[in-house]
Amino acid sequence: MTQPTFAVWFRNDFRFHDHPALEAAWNAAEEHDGNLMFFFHLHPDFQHNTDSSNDYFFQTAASFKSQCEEAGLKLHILSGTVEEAFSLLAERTSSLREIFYIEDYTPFSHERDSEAFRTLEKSDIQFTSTPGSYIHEPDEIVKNDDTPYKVYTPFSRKWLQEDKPAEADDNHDQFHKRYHPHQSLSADGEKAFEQVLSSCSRKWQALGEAAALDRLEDFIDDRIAHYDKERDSPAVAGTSRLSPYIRTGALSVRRIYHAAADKGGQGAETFIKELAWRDFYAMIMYHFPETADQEFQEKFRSLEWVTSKENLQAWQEGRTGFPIVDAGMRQLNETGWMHNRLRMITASFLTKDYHIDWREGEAYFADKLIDHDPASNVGGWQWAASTGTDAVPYFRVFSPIRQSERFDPDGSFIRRYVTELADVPDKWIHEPHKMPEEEQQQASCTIGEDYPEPTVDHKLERKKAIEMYQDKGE
DNA sequence: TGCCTGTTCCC
DNA sequence: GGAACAGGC
Repeated sequence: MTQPTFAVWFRNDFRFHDHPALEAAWNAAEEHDGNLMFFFHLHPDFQHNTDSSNDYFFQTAASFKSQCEEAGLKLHILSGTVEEAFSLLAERTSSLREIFYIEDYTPFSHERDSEAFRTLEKSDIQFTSTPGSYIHEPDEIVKNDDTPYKVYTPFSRKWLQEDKPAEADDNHDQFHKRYHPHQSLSADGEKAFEQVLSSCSRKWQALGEAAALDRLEDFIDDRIAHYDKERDSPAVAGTSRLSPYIRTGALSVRRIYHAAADKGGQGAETFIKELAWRDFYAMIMYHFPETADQEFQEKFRSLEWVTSKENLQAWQEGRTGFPIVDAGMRQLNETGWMHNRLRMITASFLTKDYHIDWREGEAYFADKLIDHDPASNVGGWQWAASTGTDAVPYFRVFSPIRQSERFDPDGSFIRRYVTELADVPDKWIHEPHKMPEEEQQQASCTIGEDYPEPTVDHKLERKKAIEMYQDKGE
Protein backbone atom coordinates (compact mmCIF):
# COMPACT_ATOMS: atom_id res chain seq x y z
CA MET A 1 0.00 0.00 0.00
CA THR A 2 1.31 3.46 -0.84
CA GLN A 3 2.00 5.84 1.96
CA PRO A 4 -0.28 8.87 2.18
CA THR A 5 1.21 12.27 1.31
CA PHE A 6 0.70 15.39 3.42
CA ALA A 7 1.45 18.60 1.61
CA VAL A 8 2.23 22.11 2.81
CA TRP A 9 1.10 24.89 0.54
CA PHE A 10 3.52 27.78 1.04
CA ARG A 11 2.07 31.15 0.12
CA ASN A 12 3.57 34.04 2.05
CA ASP A 13 5.16 32.09 4.88
CA PHE A 14 8.65 31.17 3.72
CA ARG A 15 10.11 29.86 6.94
CA PHE A 16 10.58 26.80 9.11
CA HIS A 17 10.29 28.41 12.55
CA ASP A 18 6.84 28.92 14.05
CA HIS A 19 5.03 27.47 11.06
CA PRO A 20 1.83 25.84 12.34
CA ALA A 21 0.87 24.37 8.95
CA LEU A 22 4.24 22.64 8.75
CA GLU A 23 3.85 21.41 12.28
CA ALA A 24 0.39 20.03 11.49
CA ALA A 25 1.60 18.33 8.31
CA TRP A 26 4.56 16.83 10.14
CA ASN A 27 2.34 15.50 12.92
CA ALA A 28 -0.08 13.99 10.39
CA ALA A 29 2.79 12.36 8.50
CA GLU A 30 4.16 10.93 11.73
CA GLU A 31 0.79 9.65 12.81
CA HIS A 32 -0.05 7.99 9.48
CA ASP A 33 3.48 6.99 8.55
CA GLY A 34 3.18 9.20 5.50
CA ASN A 35 5.29 11.51 3.38
CA LEU A 36 5.72 15.24 3.46
CA MET A 37 5.69 17.43 0.40
CA PHE A 38 5.95 21.17 -0.14
CA PHE A 39 4.68 23.34 -2.95
CA PHE A 40 4.23 26.94 -4.00
CA HIS A 41 1.81 28.16 -6.64
CA LEU A 42 3.02 30.92 -8.92
CA HIS A 43 -0.23 32.84 -9.34
CA PRO A 44 -0.69 34.34 -12.82
CA ASP A 45 -1.80 37.68 -11.33
CA PHE A 46 1.68 38.27 -9.95
CA GLN A 47 3.75 36.68 -12.62
CA HIS A 48 3.93 39.58 -15.02
CA ASN A 49 4.75 42.39 -12.67
CA THR A 50 8.28 42.37 -11.36
CA ASP A 51 8.38 45.84 -9.89
CA SER A 52 10.30 45.92 -6.61
CA SER A 53 7.51 44.48 -4.45
CA ASN A 54 7.14 41.28 -6.47
CA ASP A 55 10.85 41.17 -7.27
CA TYR A 56 11.61 40.98 -3.56
CA PHE A 57 8.86 38.47 -2.95
CA PHE A 58 9.94 36.08 -5.72
CA GLN A 59 13.58 36.29 -4.74
CA THR A 60 12.61 35.43 -1.18
CA ALA A 61 10.62 32.48 -2.51
CA ALA A 62 13.68 31.40 -4.50
CA SER A 63 15.89 31.68 -1.43
CA PHE A 64 13.44 29.52 0.50
CA LYS A 65 13.49 27.00 -2.33
CA SER A 66 17.27 26.83 -1.98
CA GLN A 67 16.97 26.62 1.77
CA CYS A 68 14.73 23.58 1.29
CA GLU A 69 17.18 22.01 -1.12
CA GLU A 70 20.05 22.49 1.31
CA ALA A 71 18.01 20.61 3.87
CA GLY A 72 17.46 17.78 1.37
CA LEU A 73 13.88 18.85 0.67
CA LYS A 74 12.12 20.24 -2.33
CA LEU A 75 9.74 23.11 -2.85
CA HIS A 76 7.69 22.21 -5.91
CA ILE A 77 6.44 25.03 -8.09
CA LEU A 78 3.03 24.97 -9.75
CA SER A 79 2.01 27.49 -12.37
CA GLY A 80 -1.04 28.36 -14.43
CA THR A 81 -4.47 29.23 -13.06
CA VAL A 82 -5.43 27.94 -9.65
CA GLU A 83 -7.62 25.33 -11.32
CA GLU A 84 -4.86 24.15 -13.63
CA ALA A 85 -2.33 24.04 -10.82
CA PHE A 86 -4.45 22.06 -8.39
CA SER A 87 -5.79 19.68 -11.03
CA LEU A 88 -2.24 18.88 -11.97
CA LEU A 89 -1.21 18.50 -8.33
CA ALA A 90 -3.97 15.95 -7.70
CA GLU A 91 -3.32 14.11 -10.93
CA ARG A 92 0.42 13.76 -10.36
CA THR A 93 0.27 12.99 -6.64
CA SER A 94 -2.15 10.11 -6.33
CA SER A 95 -1.21 9.52 -2.69
CA LEU A 96 -2.06 13.11 -1.70
CA ARG A 97 -4.39 13.08 1.26
CA GLU A 98 -4.28 16.49 2.88
CA ILE A 99 -3.03 20.00 2.10
CA PHE A 100 -2.04 22.23 5.00
CA TYR A 101 -1.66 25.98 4.77
CA ILE A 102 -1.58 29.07 6.95
CA GLU A 103 -4.78 31.08 6.67
CA ASP A 104 -4.56 34.44 4.95
CA TYR A 105 -7.61 36.67 5.03
CA THR A 106 -7.33 39.22 2.25
CA PRO A 107 -10.09 39.20 -0.37
CA PHE A 108 -7.54 38.06 -2.95
CA SER A 109 -6.39 35.10 -0.86
CA HIS A 110 -9.90 34.15 0.03
CA GLU A 111 -10.91 34.04 -3.61
CA ARG A 112 -7.80 32.04 -4.58
CA ASP A 113 -8.34 29.53 -1.78
CA SER A 114 -12.00 29.04 -2.69
CA GLU A 115 -10.94 28.32 -6.25
CA ALA A 116 -8.52 25.69 -5.01
CA PHE A 117 -11.23 24.06 -2.84
CA ARG A 118 -13.65 24.01 -5.76
CA THR A 119 -11.05 22.38 -7.97
CA LEU A 120 -10.50 19.52 -5.54
CA GLU A 121 -13.96 19.25 -4.02
CA LYS A 122 -14.78 16.01 -5.82
CA SER A 123 -11.50 14.40 -4.83
CA ASP A 124 -10.86 13.00 -1.37
CA ILE A 125 -8.05 15.46 -0.74
CA GLN A 126 -8.63 17.62 2.32
CA PHE A 127 -7.66 21.23 2.92
CA THR A 128 -6.69 22.16 6.46
CA SER A 129 -5.80 25.68 7.51
CA THR A 130 -4.00 26.84 10.61
CA PRO A 131 -3.50 30.30 12.10
CA GLY A 132 -0.01 31.74 11.94
CA SER A 133 0.13 34.98 9.96
CA TYR A 134 -1.09 37.16 12.80
CA ILE A 135 -0.72 37.41 16.53
CA HIS A 136 -4.48 37.36 16.92
CA GLU A 137 -6.51 36.16 13.95
CA PRO A 138 -8.99 38.69 12.48
CA ASP A 139 -12.07 37.12 14.08
CA GLU A 140 -10.48 36.73 17.48
CA ILE A 141 -10.63 40.21 19.00
CA VAL A 142 -14.22 41.45 19.06
CA LYS A 143 -16.23 43.78 21.27
CA ASN A 144 -18.29 42.41 24.14
CA ASP A 145 -21.34 42.41 21.88
CA ASP A 146 -19.41 40.26 19.36
CA THR A 147 -19.22 42.98 16.72
CA PRO A 148 -15.87 44.02 15.29
CA TYR A 149 -13.98 47.02 16.62
CA LYS A 150 -13.76 50.02 14.32
CA VAL A 151 -11.47 52.15 16.46
CA TYR A 152 -7.87 51.22 17.13
CA THR A 153 -7.41 52.27 20.77
CA PRO A 154 -10.16 50.11 22.35
CA PHE A 155 -9.16 47.29 19.98
CA SER A 156 -5.55 47.54 21.14
CA ARG A 157 -6.56 47.45 24.80
CA LYS A 158 -8.40 44.18 24.29
CA TRP A 159 -5.61 42.89 22.02
CA LEU A 160 -2.98 43.58 24.68
CA GLN A 161 -4.98 41.79 27.38
CA GLU A 162 -5.45 38.52 25.50
CA ASP A 163 -3.10 35.58 25.99
CA LYS A 164 -0.75 35.27 23.09
CA PRO A 165 -0.42 32.09 21.02
CA ALA A 166 2.65 29.97 21.62
CA GLU A 167 4.95 29.16 18.74
CA ALA A 168 4.59 25.97 16.70
CA ASP A 169 7.08 23.16 17.21
CA ASP A 170 9.89 23.17 14.73
CA ASN A 171 11.02 19.70 13.63
CA HIS A 172 12.55 20.75 10.37
CA ASP A 173 15.83 18.98 11.05
CA GLN A 174 13.88 15.73 10.86
CA PHE A 175 11.82 16.47 7.77
CA HIS A 176 14.16 14.65 5.41
CA LYS A 177 13.12 11.40 7.08
CA ARG A 178 9.62 11.77 5.71
CA TYR A 179 10.54 13.42 2.51
CA HIS A 180 10.81 11.26 -0.60
CA PRO A 181 12.50 12.93 -3.49
CA HIS A 182 9.69 13.15 -5.99
CA GLN A 183 10.47 13.91 -9.55
CA SER A 184 9.76 17.46 -10.49
CA LEU A 185 6.02 17.76 -10.10
CA SER A 186 5.57 20.25 -12.88
CA ALA A 187 8.25 21.06 -15.42
CA ASP A 188 6.09 23.97 -16.58
CA GLY A 189 5.99 25.36 -13.08
CA GLU A 190 9.75 25.14 -12.69
CA LYS A 191 10.21 26.81 -16.02
CA ALA A 192 7.72 29.59 -15.28
CA PHE A 193 9.45 30.25 -11.97
CA GLU A 194 12.87 30.42 -13.62
CA GLN A 195 11.44 32.83 -16.15
CA VAL A 196 9.97 35.11 -13.50
CA LEU A 197 13.22 35.05 -11.57
CA SER A 198 15.22 35.98 -14.62
CA SER A 199 13.25 39.22 -14.82
CA CYS A 200 13.88 39.94 -11.14
CA SER A 201 17.01 41.98 -11.48
CA ARG A 202 17.33 43.76 -8.17
CA LYS A 203 20.02 42.93 -5.70
CA TRP A 204 18.58 42.51 -2.23
CA GLN A 205 20.61 42.23 0.89
CA ALA A 206 19.85 39.74 3.61
CA LEU A 207 16.95 37.83 2.06
CA GLY A 208 15.22 35.01 3.83
CA GLU A 209 14.77 33.33 7.17
CA ALA A 210 18.32 33.25 8.57
CA ALA A 211 18.86 36.94 7.83
CA ALA A 212 15.44 37.74 9.25
CA LEU A 213 16.22 36.01 12.53
CA ASP A 214 19.56 37.83 12.72
CA ARG A 215 17.91 41.17 12.18
CA LEU A 216 15.32 40.42 14.81
CA GLU A 217 18.11 39.66 17.27
CA ASP A 218 19.92 42.91 16.43
CA PHE A 219 16.75 44.87 16.86
CA ILE A 220 15.91 43.32 20.20
CA ASP A 221 19.47 43.60 21.52
CA ASP A 222 20.42 47.05 20.33
CA ARG A 223 17.57 49.15 19.06
CA ILE A 224 14.22 48.28 20.56
CA ALA A 225 15.05 50.08 23.82
CA HIS A 226 15.15 53.39 21.92
CA TYR A 227 12.33 52.54 19.53
CA ASP A 228 9.82 54.87 21.17
CA LYS A 229 12.20 57.83 20.95
CA GLU A 230 13.75 57.20 17.56
CA ARG A 231 11.08 55.65 15.40
CA ASP A 232 9.88 59.02 14.13
CA SER A 233 13.21 60.22 12.74
CA PRO A 234 13.65 58.94 9.21
CA ALA A 235 17.34 59.87 9.30
CA VAL A 236 18.00 57.45 12.17
CA ALA A 237 17.76 53.69 11.69
CA GLY A 238 15.33 53.70 14.59
CA THR A 239 12.64 51.39 13.26
CA SER A 240 12.85 47.61 13.22
CA ARG A 241 13.07 47.20 9.44
CA LEU A 242 11.47 43.79 9.94
CA SER A 243 8.42 44.45 7.75
CA PRO A 244 9.77 42.88 4.52
CA TYR A 245 10.35 39.65 6.45
CA ILE A 246 6.86 39.79 7.89
CA ARG A 247 5.38 40.23 4.45
CA THR A 248 7.21 37.24 2.99
CA GLY A 249 6.74 35.25 6.16
CA ALA A 250 10.50 34.78 6.53
CA LEU A 251 9.85 35.94 10.06
CA SER A 252 6.86 35.00 12.20
CA VAL A 253 5.09 37.92 13.88
CA ARG A 254 4.44 35.66 16.83
CA ARG A 255 8.19 35.11 17.20
CA ILE A 256 8.67 38.89 17.02
CA TYR A 257 5.99 39.46 19.61
CA HIS A 258 7.50 37.04 22.13
CA ALA A 259 11.00 38.42 21.60
CA ALA A 260 9.79 41.99 22.21
CA ALA A 261 7.58 41.07 25.15
CA ASP A 262 10.40 39.14 26.84
CA LYS A 263 12.69 42.12 26.42
CA GLY A 264 10.19 44.58 27.92
CA GLY A 265 10.56 48.32 28.48
CA GLN A 266 8.98 51.41 27.00
CA GLY A 267 10.50 50.87 23.56
CA ALA A 268 9.19 47.32 23.37
CA GLU A 269 5.75 48.41 24.52
CA THR A 270 5.51 51.02 21.79
CA PHE A 271 6.78 48.53 19.23
CA ILE A 272 4.25 45.87 20.22
CA LYS A 273 1.45 48.36 19.59
CA GLU A 274 2.65 48.57 16.00
CA LEU A 275 2.21 44.80 15.69
CA ALA A 276 -1.33 45.35 16.96
CA TRP A 277 -1.90 47.88 14.14
CA ARG A 278 -1.13 45.15 11.63
CA ASP A 279 -3.70 42.85 13.25
CA PHE A 280 -6.15 45.76 13.43
CA TYR A 281 -6.02 46.47 9.71
CA ALA A 282 -6.18 42.76 8.84
CA MET A 283 -9.26 42.55 11.05
CA ILE A 284 -10.85 45.58 9.33
CA MET A 285 -10.28 44.11 5.89
CA TYR A 286 -11.61 40.73 6.97
CA HIS A 287 -14.86 42.19 8.28
CA PHE A 288 -15.20 44.94 5.64
CA PRO A 289 -13.63 43.50 2.48
CA GLU A 290 -15.29 46.13 0.28
CA THR A 291 -13.00 48.73 1.86
CA ALA A 292 -10.12 47.26 -0.14
CA ASP A 293 -11.15 49.67 -2.87
CA GLN A 294 -13.94 51.74 -1.39
CA GLU A 295 -13.96 54.37 1.31
CA PHE A 296 -14.80 52.97 4.71
CA GLN A 297 -16.82 56.11 5.43
CA GLU A 298 -19.67 55.95 2.97
CA LYS A 299 -20.22 59.69 2.89
CA PHE A 300 -16.79 60.03 1.31
CA ARG A 301 -17.38 57.57 -1.52
CA SER A 302 -18.45 60.41 -3.79
CA LEU A 303 -15.44 62.68 -3.27
CA GLU A 304 -14.33 64.24 -6.50
CA TRP A 305 -10.66 63.48 -6.86
CA VAL A 306 -8.53 65.37 -9.33
CA THR A 307 -7.00 63.57 -12.29
CA SER A 308 -3.55 64.90 -13.10
CA LYS A 309 -1.08 62.63 -14.79
CA GLU A 310 1.53 65.32 -14.45
CA ASN A 311 1.18 65.73 -10.70
CA LEU A 312 0.84 61.99 -10.12
CA GLN A 313 4.09 61.47 -11.96
CA ALA A 314 5.83 64.27 -10.09
CA TRP A 315 4.79 62.62 -6.84
CA GLN A 316 5.86 59.15 -7.97
CA GLU A 317 9.25 60.36 -9.11
CA GLY A 318 9.91 62.62 -6.17
CA ARG A 319 9.88 66.02 -7.86
CA THR A 320 7.02 67.80 -6.14
CA GLY A 321 9.25 70.63 -4.98
CA PHE A 322 8.68 69.69 -1.33
CA PRO A 323 11.96 68.17 -0.13
CA ILE A 324 10.61 65.83 2.54
CA VAL A 325 7.98 64.42 0.16
CA ASP A 326 10.54 63.96 -2.61
CA ALA A 327 13.03 62.33 -0.25
CA GLY A 328 10.41 59.83 0.87
CA MET A 329 9.35 58.93 -2.66
CA ARG A 330 12.94 58.54 -3.78
CA GLN A 331 13.67 56.29 -0.82
CA LEU A 332 10.74 54.14 -1.95
CA ASN A 333 11.88 54.05 -5.57
CA GLU A 334 15.48 53.31 -4.72
CA THR A 335 15.09 50.85 -1.86
CA GLY A 336 11.54 49.46 -2.08
CA TRP A 337 10.92 50.63 1.46
CA MET A 338 9.83 53.90 3.07
CA HIS A 339 9.95 55.04 6.66
CA ASN A 340 6.44 55.11 8.13
CA ARG A 341 6.56 58.79 9.03
CA LEU A 342 7.18 59.47 5.34
CA ARG A 343 4.39 57.16 4.24
CA MET A 344 2.06 59.42 6.19
CA ILE A 345 3.61 62.61 4.80
CA THR A 346 3.66 61.48 1.16
CA ALA A 347 0.13 60.04 1.38
CA SER A 348 -1.17 63.22 2.93
CA PHE A 349 0.52 65.21 0.19
CA LEU A 350 -0.95 63.17 -2.67
CA THR A 351 -4.48 63.32 -1.30
CA LYS A 352 -4.62 66.71 0.44
CA ASP A 353 -2.26 68.79 -1.69
CA TYR A 354 -2.76 67.21 -5.11
CA HIS A 355 -6.28 65.94 -4.35
CA ILE A 356 -5.43 62.75 -6.22
CA ASP A 357 -7.39 59.60 -5.45
CA TRP A 358 -5.81 57.59 -2.62
CA ARG A 359 -6.23 54.45 -4.74
CA GLU A 360 -3.56 55.80 -7.10
CA GLY A 361 -1.13 56.10 -4.23
CA GLU A 362 -2.16 52.77 -2.76
CA ALA A 363 -1.54 51.03 -6.10
CA TYR A 364 1.87 52.67 -6.48
CA PHE A 365 2.92 51.62 -2.99
CA ALA A 366 1.63 48.10 -3.68
CA ASP A 367 3.92 47.80 -6.69
CA LYS A 368 6.96 49.25 -4.95
CA LEU A 369 6.89 48.29 -1.29
CA ILE A 370 8.85 45.16 -0.47
CA ASP A 371 6.81 44.94 2.72
CA HIS A 372 3.51 45.41 0.90
CA ASP A 373 0.63 44.17 3.04
CA PRO A 374 -2.73 44.79 1.35
CA ALA A 375 -4.68 45.40 4.55
CA SER A 376 -2.12 47.73 6.12
CA ASN A 377 -1.52 49.57 2.86
CA VAL A 378 -5.20 50.26 2.27
CA GLY A 379 -5.63 51.04 5.96
CA GLY A 380 -2.76 53.50 5.95
CA TRP A 381 -3.97 55.21 2.78
CA GLN A 382 -7.52 55.50 4.03
CA TRP A 383 -6.16 56.85 7.28
CA ALA A 384 -4.21 59.57 5.49
CA ALA A 385 -7.08 60.31 3.09
CA SER A 386 -9.43 60.69 6.09
CA THR A 387 -11.81 58.16 4.55
CA GLY A 388 -10.96 55.20 6.76
CA THR A 389 -12.14 53.95 10.09
CA ASP A 390 -10.43 55.82 12.90
CA ALA A 391 -8.73 57.98 10.26
CA VAL A 392 -7.14 61.37 10.77
CA PRO A 393 -9.95 64.00 10.72
CA TYR A 394 -10.00 65.70 7.32
CA PHE A 395 -9.19 69.11 8.77
CA ARG A 396 -5.97 67.88 10.38
CA VAL A 397 -3.87 68.36 7.29
CA PHE A 398 -0.14 67.69 7.42
CA SER A 399 2.06 70.56 6.36
CA PRO A 400 4.98 69.11 4.37
CA ILE A 401 7.14 71.92 5.72
CA ARG A 402 6.20 71.61 9.39
CA GLN A 403 6.56 67.82 9.27
CA SER A 404 9.97 68.24 7.69
CA GLU A 405 11.09 70.68 10.40
CA ARG A 406 9.82 68.42 13.14
CA PHE A 407 11.04 65.04 11.97
CA ASP A 408 14.11 65.85 9.89
CA PRO A 409 15.25 69.06 11.59
CA ASP A 410 18.77 69.19 10.16
CA GLY A 411 17.64 67.85 6.77
CA SER A 412 20.01 64.90 6.86
CA PHE A 413 17.37 62.53 5.54
CA ILE A 414 16.44 64.95 2.77
CA ARG A 415 20.07 65.33 1.73
CA ARG A 416 20.56 61.57 1.55
CA TYR A 417 17.88 61.06 -1.09
CA VAL A 418 17.53 64.46 -2.72
CA THR A 419 21.21 64.80 -3.49
CA GLU A 420 20.85 68.04 -5.43
CA LEU A 421 20.01 69.65 -2.08
CA ALA A 422 23.10 68.22 -0.36
CA ASP A 423 24.85 71.58 0.01
CA VAL A 424 21.80 73.68 0.79
CA PRO A 425 22.22 75.36 4.21
CA ASP A 426 20.04 74.09 7.08
CA LYS A 427 18.18 77.36 7.04
CA TRP A 428 16.67 76.62 3.62
CA ILE A 429 16.59 72.83 3.52
CA HIS A 430 12.85 72.57 4.17
CA GLU A 431 11.93 75.36 1.74
CA PRO A 432 14.77 75.68 -0.74
CA HIS A 433 12.80 77.95 -3.07
CA LYS A 434 13.10 80.72 -0.48
CA MET A 435 16.88 80.61 -0.72
CA PRO A 436 18.43 83.84 -2.06
CA GLU A 437 20.08 83.57 -5.45
CA GLU A 438 23.58 84.00 -4.10
CA GLU A 439 23.18 81.08 -1.73
CA GLN A 440 21.68 78.98 -4.50
CA GLN A 441 24.91 79.49 -6.40
CA GLN A 442 27.03 78.60 -3.41
CA ALA A 443 25.01 75.43 -2.89
CA SER A 444 25.19 74.58 -6.61
CA CYS A 445 21.45 74.30 -6.63
CA THR A 446 19.43 76.60 -8.82
CA ILE A 447 15.77 76.38 -7.94
CA GLY A 448 13.72 75.69 -11.04
CA GLU A 449 16.64 73.92 -12.70
CA ASP A 450 18.41 71.60 -10.31
CA TYR A 451 15.47 71.28 -7.95
CA PRO A 452 11.86 72.22 -8.76
CA GLU A 453 9.89 75.15 -7.42
CA PRO A 454 7.03 73.95 -5.19
CA THR A 455 4.47 72.50 -7.62
CA VAL A 456 1.55 73.75 -5.50
CA ASP A 457 0.80 76.34 -2.82
CA HIS A 458 0.28 74.24 0.29
CA LYS A 459 -1.75 76.85 2.12
CA LEU A 460 -4.19 77.13 -0.75
CA GLU A 461 -4.45 73.38 -1.37
CA ARG A 462 -5.02 72.71 2.30
CA LYS A 463 -8.02 75.02 2.16
CA LYS A 464 -9.33 73.38 -1.00
CA ALA A 465 -8.95 69.92 0.52
CA ILE A 466 -10.93 70.85 3.62
CA GLU A 467 -13.69 72.31 1.47
CA MET A 468 -13.78 69.20 -0.69
CA TYR A 469 -14.53 67.05 2.37
CA GLN A 470 -16.80 69.61 3.99
CA ASP A 471 -19.06 69.55 0.95
CA LYS A 472 -19.84 65.92 1.66
CA GLY A 473 -22.09 66.94 4.50
CA GLU A 474 -20.35 67.01 7.83
C1' DT B 1 -0.03 60.87 14.75
C1' DG B 2 -2.03 68.87 12.70
C1' DC B 3 -1.58 73.39 11.92
C1' DC B 4 -2.92 78.11 11.77
C1' DT B 5 -4.51 82.20 13.82
C1' DG B 6 -5.81 85.35 17.31
C1' DT B 7 -5.49 86.74 22.04
C1' DT B 8 -3.29 87.71 26.30
C1' DC B 9 0.48 88.55 29.03
C1' DC B 10 5.01 89.57 29.78
C1' DC B 11 9.47 91.36 28.55
C1' DG C 1 8.13 89.96 19.74
C1' DG C 2 7.64 85.50 21.75
C1' DA C 3 5.47 82.00 24.95
C1' DA C 4 1.29 79.89 26.17
C1' DC C 5 -3.11 78.79 25.16
C1' DA C 6 -7.83 78.39 22.93
C1' DG C 7 -10.63 77.60 19.10
C1' DG C 8 -11.57 76.53 14.24
C1' DC C 9 -10.97 73.94 10.21
